[in-house]
Amino acid sequence: MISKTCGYAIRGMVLLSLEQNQEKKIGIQEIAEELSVPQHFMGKILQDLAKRGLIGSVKGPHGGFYCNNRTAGLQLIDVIEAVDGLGILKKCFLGRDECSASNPCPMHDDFDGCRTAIFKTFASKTISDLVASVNLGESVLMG
Amino acid sequence: MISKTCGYAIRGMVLLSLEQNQEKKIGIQEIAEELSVPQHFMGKILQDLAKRGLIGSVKGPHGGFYCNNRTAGLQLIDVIEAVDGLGILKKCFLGRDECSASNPCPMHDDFDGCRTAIFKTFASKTISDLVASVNLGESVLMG
DNA sequence: CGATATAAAGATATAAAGGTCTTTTATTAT
DNA sequence: ATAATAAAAGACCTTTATATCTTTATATCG
Repeated sequence: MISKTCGYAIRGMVLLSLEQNQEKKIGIQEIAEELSVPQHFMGKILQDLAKRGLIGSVKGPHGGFYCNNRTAGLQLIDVIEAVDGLGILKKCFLGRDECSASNPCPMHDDFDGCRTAIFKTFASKTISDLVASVNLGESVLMG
Repeated sequence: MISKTCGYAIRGMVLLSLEQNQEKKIGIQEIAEELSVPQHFMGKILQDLAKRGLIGSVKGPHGGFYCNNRTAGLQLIDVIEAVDGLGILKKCFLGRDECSASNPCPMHDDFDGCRTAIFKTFASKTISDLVASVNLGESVLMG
C-alpha cells in the first residue's frame, strides 16, 4: 500500500509532534529507539523530510529534528506524496502502462471506488489527528 | 497496491478466457505478445497458476495454457491471494509488526474503511466479469 | 520409435527497496 | 580556536521483485 519508508516517515513525524514542547529537538538515535526502527535508515528518511521542509533539523550539540510550523497540519496524503509519490492513486490496477477513462482496463472504473476511499482517508487525516489519538491513549506508535 | 506479477496473472487469465472456445489452448509466446509482457516471466507466472489449479496446462505439440472449470468463476481476491497473499488486507498501514484492534496504530480504525472498499471490490469481481467487459468493448487488456 | 513442440524447471541477471557503516559538515560550548 | 556533538552525505550491503536465458521433461504426431 504505502512503502515501509513512508510508514517510518509518518511515525517519525508523529513522534516529533508528541514529544514537542517548545524548542525541544530530538536526535535520530532516540527516535529510532522509541520507534524500534533502524537508526541510519530512519536518519535518511528524516533528513529527506527536512530537506523538503516537512520538518526542521539542526546540527551540532543539542541539535536534532523538530516539528516546524507546517508539520502538525500536514495531511497524510502530503507526506505520502512527498515520500512515495501519488502512484497508488494513479497507476493502473492491472499494471498497464497507459490506463485512462478513454482507454481503460477492465478494472478501471470499479477500482475508482477504492481510490476514492483511499484518498479521502489520507486527505482527511493530519499528523495532529494521529498525535491526538496517541495522546488519548487510543493507539500506539511503536511495537 | 498489487504486484506487477499479480496484474500479469489476472490479465493472462482474462485473455485465456477470452480466446477460449472449447478445447483451444494458447502458448506462452502468443499470450506474451498479445499482452505485451515479458514472455519468460509470464511463463513462470502461468506455470504457478497451473500448479495451483487456477488454470490448466498441457505440454507438447498443440499444448499451452487454458481455462479449467474454476478459472472463469474465480474472484479477483482469489487470484490476489494465490499470487501476492492477503497482506494488503492485513498488514499494518504504518508498518508496525503487530497491529490489531487491541494494540492499534493511529490509523488502524480509519484504514479499515479502505480495506473494506478494497475487499468488496476484489471479492465482487470475477474473471468472467472482466471478460464480459472486454467482450463488450468497454475495456482492453493490452497496451 | 524418433522428431518436434511446448510447458516446467533452474540458473542467472538487473533493478528497486530496505538497511548499514563511514566520512564530512555545521553548530555549540568550553 | 578547539573539542564535542549531531545531522548530512556518501559508499556500500542485503533482500525482494522483476526479468532473461538455458536446460529438462512431457506430450503429440508422423
